[in-house]
Amino acid sequence: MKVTKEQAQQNRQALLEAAGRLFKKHGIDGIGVADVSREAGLTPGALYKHFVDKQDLAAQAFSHAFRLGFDRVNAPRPEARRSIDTYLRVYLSPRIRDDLEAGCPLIATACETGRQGEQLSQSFADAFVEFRAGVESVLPETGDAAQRAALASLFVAAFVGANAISRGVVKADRDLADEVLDQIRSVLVGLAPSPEPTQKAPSGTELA
Amino acid sequence: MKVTKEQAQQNRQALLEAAGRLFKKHGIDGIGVADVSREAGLTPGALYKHFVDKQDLAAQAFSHAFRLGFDRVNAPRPEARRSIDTYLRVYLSPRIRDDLEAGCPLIATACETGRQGEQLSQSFADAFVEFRAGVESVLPETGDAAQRAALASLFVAAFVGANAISRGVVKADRDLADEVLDQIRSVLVGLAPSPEPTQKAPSGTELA
DNA sequence: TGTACATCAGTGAACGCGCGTTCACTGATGTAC
DNA sequence: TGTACATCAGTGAACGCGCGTTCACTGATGTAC
Repeated sequence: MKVTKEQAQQNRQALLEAAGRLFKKHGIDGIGVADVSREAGLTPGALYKHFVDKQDLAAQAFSHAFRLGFDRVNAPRPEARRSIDTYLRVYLSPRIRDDLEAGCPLIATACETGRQGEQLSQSFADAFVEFRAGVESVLPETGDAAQRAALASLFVAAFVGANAISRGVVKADRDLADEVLDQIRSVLVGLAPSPEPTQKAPSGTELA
Repeated sequence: MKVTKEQAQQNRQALLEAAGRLFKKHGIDGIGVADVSREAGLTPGALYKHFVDKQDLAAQAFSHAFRLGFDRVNAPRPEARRSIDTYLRVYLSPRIRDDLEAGCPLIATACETGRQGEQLSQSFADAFVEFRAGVESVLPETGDAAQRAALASLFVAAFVGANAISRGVVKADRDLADEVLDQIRSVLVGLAPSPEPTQKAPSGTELA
């Protein structure tokens, strides 16, 4: 049956959010459109009234989830800018490793993007550039601009790689999985010492 | 028809090598057992006389490919030890990013290991520990042992993350993909300066 | 405001396809005598 | 050494299953008059 325009928009949002959560958790190839539409309270047929195919859904869900998380951190209170320590605490923790659903789609989806289509690659590239700029903006202002940008790229790659490795070994050796995260965090802390190391960073700050 | 014991062993090796190549190239979930057995010149039924299931094949093929590559680099000529620059040149290059089939299964498979079973996780963990030790052994001997081990973990994570990101964005923006590799290489070079920077590293040295 | 009807979001069964795995069968191998 | 036969690596068709996608149909919505 037909449905209110407003209801249709809500359904579309529900599909985007269900897809964002499930794709982060199980991977794009790890979950079916039937599961996504069921999670959103709809049937597969409805999904294809909103998105041309699964790739389209994945790309739009990725952008949607990234924007939500990124804006939640950056836009509302630019005065309480998160520090690099917050990034390290959030993205190199067993919690994110064990529950990628809760985290940034960039970290969760990075590894499988290369096997998807160009549409998702574009969404991913846009998000990467924005995320890297966010990291760069909280790095100490030492060295020239090119060096800071390069360091930011390393940080993002370290987040992605550390989570991939930690997730890869955790089923066989949980201690090793935790150790890797700790090691990488400790090295990165040394690369970007807080400008005012005596000032206490606000704890509990959540990131995208 | 039955076949010589020796022939059966050769067929088993052919299956392991075909699986190693195809799993690195397309991912474990991206290629079927029919393709693997065809690449080895056999039929799917034969594959199941050698391996209990696809997971078993994946884990054994991973270990096989890693051992071959690792020993080819380390065992034969310990006097011509590869330098950290060689690692950086090999694992942070467009060539490896575009042709993961040619590279180390650790880099190629890291990202999807978390979604596979415990058997592959164990193979992956063993390989990671060994690979990390290989990196650590060519790092300059500054700082204490724990710091060197941590730095080695960061290097491996950077290899994995840089390739994942570069592969993720390359379909949309090849320049960005190359830039990320260059940036990360430049930062890592700074973290591990060669002990004798004037000595020319032997070019063309291949790694696992 | 009331009525007739075109629109279209959503349904859910069905489609074709490729997957991992199984199994009855084949026939050369390699062993027992 | 020669012969009879049990073994078993390999074949290839078949199985059940879940996938992404399609489509004829439904019926409330929202518009035209």
